[in-house]
Amino acid sequence: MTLKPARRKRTKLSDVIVEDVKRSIVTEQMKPGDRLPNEKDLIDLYQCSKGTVREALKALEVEGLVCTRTGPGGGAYLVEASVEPASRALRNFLHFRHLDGAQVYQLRKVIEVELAVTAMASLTTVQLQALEDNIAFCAKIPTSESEQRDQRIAELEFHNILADACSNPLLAFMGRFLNDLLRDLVVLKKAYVPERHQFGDANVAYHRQLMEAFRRQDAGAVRSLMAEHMQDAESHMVALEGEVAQKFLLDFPHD
Amino acid sequence: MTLKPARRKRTKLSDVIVEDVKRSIVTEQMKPGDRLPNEKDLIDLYQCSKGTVREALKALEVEGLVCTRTGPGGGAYLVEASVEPASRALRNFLHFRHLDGAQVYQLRKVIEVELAVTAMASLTTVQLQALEDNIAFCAKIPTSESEQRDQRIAELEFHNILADACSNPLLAFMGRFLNDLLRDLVVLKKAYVPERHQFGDANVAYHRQLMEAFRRQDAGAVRSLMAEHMQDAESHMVALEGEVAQKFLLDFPHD
DNA sequence: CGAGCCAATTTATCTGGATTAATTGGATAG
DNA sequence: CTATCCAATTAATCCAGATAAATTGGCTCG
Repeated sequence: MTLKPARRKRTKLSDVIVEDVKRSIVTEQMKPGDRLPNEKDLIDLYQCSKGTVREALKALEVEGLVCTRTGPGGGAYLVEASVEPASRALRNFLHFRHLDGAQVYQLRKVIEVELAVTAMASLTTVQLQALEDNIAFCAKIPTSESEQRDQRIAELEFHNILADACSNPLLAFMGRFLNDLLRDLVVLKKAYVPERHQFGDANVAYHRQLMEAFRRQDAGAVRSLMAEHMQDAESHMVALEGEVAQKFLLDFPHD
Repeated sequence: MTLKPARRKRTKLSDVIVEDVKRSIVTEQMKPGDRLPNEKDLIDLYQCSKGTVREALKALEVEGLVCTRTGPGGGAYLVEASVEPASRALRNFLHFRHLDGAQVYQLRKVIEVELAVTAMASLTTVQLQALEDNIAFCAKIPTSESEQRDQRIAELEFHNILADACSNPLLAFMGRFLNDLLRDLVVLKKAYVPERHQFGDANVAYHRQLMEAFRRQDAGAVRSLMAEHMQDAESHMVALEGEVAQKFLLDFPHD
């Protein structure tokens, strides 16, 4: 048998552009907010065609490194480092399409505890205020069913604020990812039953207690409160899923 | 100020193709291993140009849903669901470029424990054998320094096998992701010091004890063994990073 | 001066074809 | 019969330009 001729993979021109931009980011030659050269200039720079530059910018956009706008003064700008695009990309991952609440909570129960304790150490007054505001919004007497629903979803935002405050980017990413995943489960899979809105009161109560523990810098209290909060939330989630499943069975009894 | 005219985003043709393929996956009209129509047929089907089909297939490839091969009989094939592409994409995420061992282990310490306990419940004899083989390879007396290094890296494979055995895809993904991340730290950042290879012996010892606990289906033992194993591994990792940093300081004293 | 229209700028998407590369099966030479 | 080469198939990459859409700033008209 003849040896395979060591496939020399042609390096894509668009990848060269992507790598150059990334290098300029890690070497801090460019900072968030800086504008990249526009299409025409990049074409001149790399001596390539429009499509090639476009492919490079598209790749950078998908990775959440730049955002582009049309119009005069538009173009591609470096965006702040953020964990959001990674979370978005992962949530679209088809392999996760059959996850249920129990599976998400198996992770969330351990992640959120770590997260809360870590975030506590570096919470700024701005972040503490954001947490207070979130609680105020969620605790308000709702004036409509849609607001009620918004409040339920906003409860997750409390945990997102903590994630953003966390000094460990990996933990921050995991926290946000799980929150977003849960939000998808609630919103898209209709795991929301207005009659069970009172569950929200329990969540808000936990959030209030956590706030106090944060202000006291009481890691032990944060740990046990969050653990209890998650345990509670899991029970509600699983119960809701059961009701929703039941409802579907009633809706479509003849499969 | 005039209201913005509710930007109607033109639907991309390539996205339509991508969505169609994804739909055919979730509705199980196509299964892993099935071959997609080739470029020309897709062009005829969607009445579009080469570039458009190409963009769609590229997107599907990046998401790890299809793989393509050239040549007769080649083309785009649906691949088995796997968490690998997601892990690969995430590892390239620039936001994680400054992670250190301690940050990875903060998560790993809790994830691996959950993972091991969950995987234990569904370990097949094939997987148990794979674990045994892995231990045998790692415990062998190395005949060269490169083999020594390979053994050190193979120790992570023990944990990857557990991840693949785990019934919770989210947990499986996290486990593999952290293992791969750690492997990057060891391989790319050269956090490997041959003189410290004896750390591997401790790892193998833990793996052996875990095997016994798996066979006994002793969840309590698995939990405490894995917790101890991770705690130990973290100490070694942090120590190694210190030595490597020291080495770099000596190599490049005049910055 | 102000509201609204228009033109310039710039990206977004698609096109259709050119060239290159990888793979495979069959043809051919020894 | 075997090893080697060649031709057909198919994707990979790139190109150059056409058309559409979004944004902004200036211009016009009342």
